[in-house]
Amino acid sequence: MNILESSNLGGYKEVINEVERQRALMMNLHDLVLPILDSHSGQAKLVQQLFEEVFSCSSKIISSLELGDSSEKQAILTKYKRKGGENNVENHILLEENKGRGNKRRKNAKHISSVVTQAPHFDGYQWRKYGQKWISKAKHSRSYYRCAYSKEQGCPSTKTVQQKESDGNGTVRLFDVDYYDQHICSSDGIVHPYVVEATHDSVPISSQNQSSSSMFVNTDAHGHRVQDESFESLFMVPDMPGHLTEFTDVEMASAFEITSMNSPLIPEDIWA
DNA sequence: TGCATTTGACCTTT
DNA sequence: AAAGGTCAAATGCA
Repeated sequence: MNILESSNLGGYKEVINEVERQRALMMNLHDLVLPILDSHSGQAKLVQQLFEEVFSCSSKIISSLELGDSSEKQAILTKYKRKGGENNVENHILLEENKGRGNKRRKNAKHISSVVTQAPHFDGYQWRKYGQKWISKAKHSRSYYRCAYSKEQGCPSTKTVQQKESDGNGTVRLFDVDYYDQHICSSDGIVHPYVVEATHDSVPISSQNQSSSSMFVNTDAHGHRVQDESFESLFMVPDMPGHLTEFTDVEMASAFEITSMNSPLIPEDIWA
């Protein structure tokens, strides 16, 4: 049965979640594939263009579904209320949304998606860290982030990032990223693009809503192209406001660290 | 000096 | 009571 045609309350939500998960997986794939290619080759440009189109498509799908989702849910809520609904529909929705998830409490926060990634910070949004906790029995601490526009625009979106325990081969560091509550901040409020060009071996995506023409172009405040060997410059636009940067240099290095590129400057226990 | 991050304390939920 | 989430004072940095 077509999920969009069903009256199932979770229908739109599931589709949105899946599309968002798809986006996150595409980001991972992007980060893995691009470094392999010669950044100046036509092949790399073609791959880059394909990624841009995929992201553009998923953005449109999410936008459409979010509109449909909110209006649909509102209509169903109204319908239940008119019926007198002794059952609390909103609670029912919340219960449905929390079903099948092992998370402990999250005050009124709706779990959106979970992602396992090497690049927990390049998800297209700007975040501000507001806490860090050691979780019992976990090897690594969990960091808590909220949308950088939570204050300005009241965006409720938050996420948690926790490094996964090593699978034993030690080649790649993976992070569990959980997202809560949809962003309501407008893209106009986000300074784009916080995306940089791959100078040689990595091309991270960090902006979800950027226009295709601006993707992966790294320029300075005067529009000049910038190429810098330093790690920070590889992943941060030079004039990026400090309050919108998310990870420290060490965390960034850790997130992208691959065994063959290990730097002795990065302490092993930074996440421990 | 202002802003972001860190971190211990407090709050909420199970 | 324990565990996880959030707050807010302290700290660090530009």
